This record gives sequence, structure tokens and C-alpha cells, in this order.
Amino acid sequence: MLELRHLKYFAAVARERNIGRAALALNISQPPLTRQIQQLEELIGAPLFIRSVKGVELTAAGEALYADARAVLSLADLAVERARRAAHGQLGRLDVGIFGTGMFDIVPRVLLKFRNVFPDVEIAMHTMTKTEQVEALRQRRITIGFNRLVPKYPDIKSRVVMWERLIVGLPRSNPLAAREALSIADLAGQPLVLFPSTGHPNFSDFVAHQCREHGFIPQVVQEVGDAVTGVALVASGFGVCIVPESATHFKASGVVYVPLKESPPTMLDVSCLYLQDDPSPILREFLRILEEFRTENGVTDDA
Amino acid sequence: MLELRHLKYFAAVARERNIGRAALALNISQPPLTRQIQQLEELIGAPLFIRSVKGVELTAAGEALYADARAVLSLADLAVERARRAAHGQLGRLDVGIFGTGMFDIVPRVLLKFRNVFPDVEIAMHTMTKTEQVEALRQRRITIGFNRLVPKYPDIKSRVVMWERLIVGLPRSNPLAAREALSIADLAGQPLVLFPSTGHPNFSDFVAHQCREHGFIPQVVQEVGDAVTGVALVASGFGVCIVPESATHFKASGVVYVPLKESPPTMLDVSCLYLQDDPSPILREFLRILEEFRTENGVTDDA
DNA sequence: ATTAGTTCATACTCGCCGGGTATGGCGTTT
DNA sequence: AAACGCCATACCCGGCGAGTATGAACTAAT
Repeated sequence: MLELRHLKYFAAVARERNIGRAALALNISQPPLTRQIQQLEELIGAPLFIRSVKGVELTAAGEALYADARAVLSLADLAVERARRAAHGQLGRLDVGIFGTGMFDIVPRVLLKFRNVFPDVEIAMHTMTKTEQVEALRQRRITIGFNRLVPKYPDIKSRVVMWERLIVGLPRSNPLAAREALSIADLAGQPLVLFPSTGHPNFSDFVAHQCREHGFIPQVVQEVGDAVTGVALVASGFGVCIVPESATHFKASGVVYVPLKESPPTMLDVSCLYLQDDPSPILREFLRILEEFRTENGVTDDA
Repeated sequence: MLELRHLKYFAAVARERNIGRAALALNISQPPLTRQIQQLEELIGAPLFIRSVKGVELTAAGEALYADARAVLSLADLAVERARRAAHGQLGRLDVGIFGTGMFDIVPRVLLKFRNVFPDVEIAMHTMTKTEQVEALRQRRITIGFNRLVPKYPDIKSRVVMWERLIVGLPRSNPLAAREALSIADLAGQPLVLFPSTGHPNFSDFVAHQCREHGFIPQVVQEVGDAVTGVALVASGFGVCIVPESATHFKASGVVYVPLKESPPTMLDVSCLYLQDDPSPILREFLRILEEFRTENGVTDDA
């Protein structure tokens, strides 16, 4: 049976054009090397070297094999090296579930930090809803997910990546648009655009809850799927909209963003989800990077 | 030390996701397979499988190695196969030295026949003079050469590929251009364009000799390097030109080709040269094809 | 709960084969 | 003729790959 040993020895002899010198280079004695070469020639079914008094030279078959043998040997070395790197999470693929407004600011910053440390890990991003993320995590289609307001699941852990302030998006025509800051109470009676309504608890529920806390029932004029659509509706005068701060990265003409002055300002999380018992070394490395990110930015799990 | 055995066994286990079944497929028993996998894991420095009661599944490192292992194994198989084919002359490279008028007809026909039988042998053609061909053969830069009027060398054998008739190229304005056929004697007094003058014996010497045989001293007006230049000079009225028949493949306006009627017509060889003791299987196969070609066309070594 | 049936791991023996030393054959060099 | 270089052969030893028998851990079924 062909073994890497045969190819390694053969390559040494082909390189040195001399069996004795090759044996020296391989740190073995000459006779066993001769034997291995003979075995290989028998396996191929043709001589690989023509022996002369000066040493050996390659036959056509030997020439052909030499080219391939080097390729096999270096590929085998590479395979071992890559397996080692994969074991330490330095190689492979990180599938990430992302969501609407998350992709504007915080998610790219975290992923960029990760990519800087592990440039050989391919990062694939998939936009999906919260429930899709949970499903995909369980099926191992993604390794981590980013989302907000994540409920507790028995098999899924989560870690807050950052806390975001809430701000109000209004059409420039609205009288409140001129204010320096607003209170949630100021929005009583204003037509509200909410999003999204799927996957409880969600941002929609969260905003409605905040309104009730401040003593009024929100007047919902429209529910949409994502923040971008919401802001678009605000721009065309449908009403006002409470959005996380990162939504301001989405500029829409005719929309003014005004901060909320509640103190401490009402905060909304962006969290990272992952499977409790996923042994992937890439995940472990990612979580390490995430912890660094949290301490750099002073993030804790409480609001 | 890593061996192909490790990769082969590992690939089988990775494919079956089960050590026992993989052992069955490999025609060995289960314990040694377990041991080999453990060895491989120790070599890599990380587990490749996570064992469960249902069987095994790949870790990230295992996943990475599996992809590479298959590549190494198939490349190793390919290497053996290609070495075998190279040993039988079915793979590799045939460097051919060719010369001016040879490339018009006979050389392509022989090489095409060879290519049809050995499509995986790369054929490289190099135009060079007779002396360059001999030099290149000795330095193994070419495996075969084609040429005419090849002298005997101690280390080089030659084999006639075909015999060519001689014909006369004349400008249309020349009175002899109207004849059906010419004798060499008819050319007495005509201005002759000869080629080439390097590398004796050469075609130039050959033609001069023929003229003397027919009782006149040739009146040489110009010597040029190759047949194409010679015919070009004839076209512009420099004189007449004796060329091998295959030169008629080079059409030049204003040139008329008239056969020589000597009986048996004076013949010129195209021969194939090769190194006496070149062991290359490709050369052997080429010579075999060449012999076929000779019997098909009834070629012998005598004129 | 017990049993039967998975799966992979361990313990031990056997025999092949890779690697060692010693030596021989052969051709070149001095 | 002698000395040298190179590869091949002969022979021995020990490691390791492969085999059998058995254990350990867990699941599934009765």
C-alpha cells in the first residue's frame, strides 16, 4: 500500500539524485531507503530511477511522479496545519444571523473586531427574524444570532452586546420636531408607526408598554415589518415613530430625530444568541472577542 | 509520523460517522481503527470526532481535515496513475525540433497521428537548424528532430519519414514555366536561388551536386536561409529555384512549380533524428507510431 | 427494572515490515 | 592495482499495525 513515507523518501532521492545522500538527509541509513524505493517502483509497476555510477536519475515516470509527490506532501502538511488551526477556531466559517437595524452599527463593529483577530475565518451573514434565528441556531445553520429583546430559552444563551437609547423620529412638519428633547408623555395623541409585530416579545410590545407606563394608550396608525419601512412612513407624514438610536444611521429626507429625555433614558438591548452546548472553537473565540468588546465599552447584562 | 493510512482511515470514519461500520468498509477490525484515529488526533493535537452512543460526529478540526484528506487521497491516487501512464509513454511532453519546409506537410501529419493515439502527451515544436537539433538532442532539450540529409553521428540514430520529389519553382515570365516537366539539364544557364548554406551536407550542396551530375556548373545568384525566402525571390524574378515538393504548400503569386522528369525522379529525404540511448517511453511510442506511418506509406530507408 | 443491543475503548498477543549493520558487486579514479 | 563512491543484498531486531477478547457506557425494548 502506498504511504506518505514512500513519497517522502522518493522526493528526497529525486531531489538529491543520489540515494546515499538522500538517506543522510532523511536521517536513515541507505539500505532501507533503497528498499523503500524498490517497493515504490514495484507498486507503480515501472522503474522510477535509472541507476548509474554517479547516482540516480529520473525516468519519465519518475519525473511525472516527482511533480505529483511534492504536491501530495505539501498538501498533507497543509491539511495537518489547517486542522490544528481549525481546532483553535482560527479557520473555518462563522454563520451569523442578523436583523434589520442591527446591521447599521453595532453588528458590523463586533464582526470587524473578530475578523481582525481571525482573518481566515469566513463570516457569512444571514438576515432573519428572531424566531428564524432560534430555529437556525438549533439546526446549526448559524453559529450566532444578533437580536433585541430575546426571551429565555432552555438551550440558548444570550449576552448583551450593547444598550441603545431610544429616540423619536418625526416628520419635519410636526410641531414636536423643533424641540431639543422629548418625553414619552409628549407623544400622547400622536399617531404612532410601530414595528415589528411578529415574534413576542418584540420592539412593538416594548414601545406600547412604555407608553402605558407614561399614562396613555398609544394610537397606532400602522404596523410595519422593520425600522427602515417605519422611518419611510414617517417621512411621508404617516405619524411619529420610536426607534433605537442606531436607526439614525438610516437618513431619510423629511425626517427629524429627537432624543428622549427620560432619565435614566429608556434603553433597548442588542444581544447575541448562541447554542448553549455548541462545542465549536470558533464560537468560543467569538465569545472571547465579544467579552473584550463588552469590557471596552463597559456593557453589563442589566439595563 | 502522518501516513496516508491515517487519512484513509479517518476519511472512512468521517464518511460513515461510525467507527465500527468504517472498519467493516476498510476490511479491518474495529479496535485497530480506533487506535489509528487516536494516533491521528494526538498528531493533530486536538480531537477530530466527538463520540456519542449513536456513533461519532466531526469537530470543527475534523470537518476541516476531512475536506483536505479527501483531496490528499485522490491526489495520491492520481499521482500513482499518472506515473504508470508516464511509464508507458502515455503522458508527458514531446519536444520536437522542426525545420522550414518540413512543417508544411509531413511533420504535422506524423505528429497528428501521434497525438491521436496519445492525446495527453503535450507536443512542443521548436524550429531550429540541423546543427541546433543535434545539439538540442544531446542536451535532451528535444526528444526528436526532423530534418533532411542527415549525416551519420555515433550517438544519434535517424529514420527516413518520407521521400520527396524535387520540383522547380520559376517566375511565370520564364519561358520554361510553360513546360509540362523539366529535366535538371534544362536548368543549365538559369540563375539559381539556393538554400540553405549552413550545416553540411545541406540542400544547397545536394542541388549543386545534382547539377554537376547533369553536366553543368550551377550559376548561383543568391543563397538564402530557407525555402520560403527562396520562393519569394523567385516570385520577384531573381531566378529559378529547386525545391522539395512540399514547398508547393507555400503559394506565392507569380511563381509556377514544374515537376522534374528524371526517372527515377531525384528524391530528397525527410528524416527523424533521435538520441541512440534515450530511454524515454514517449520516444519509444513515437518511434512505434513512426514505423506504422512508414509501412502505411511504403517508406524504406533507401531512396 | 432488567435485558438485549448499540457504540467506542482497552488489554493483550502475534507477525509483518521498517530500519539497523555488515558486506558485496561494479565502475571510475588515481 | 588500489582506493573510492554508489547502489544492492543478506540478515537481524524491535516497533507497531492488526487481530481476538472483553469492558464500559448508554439506549431501547420487554
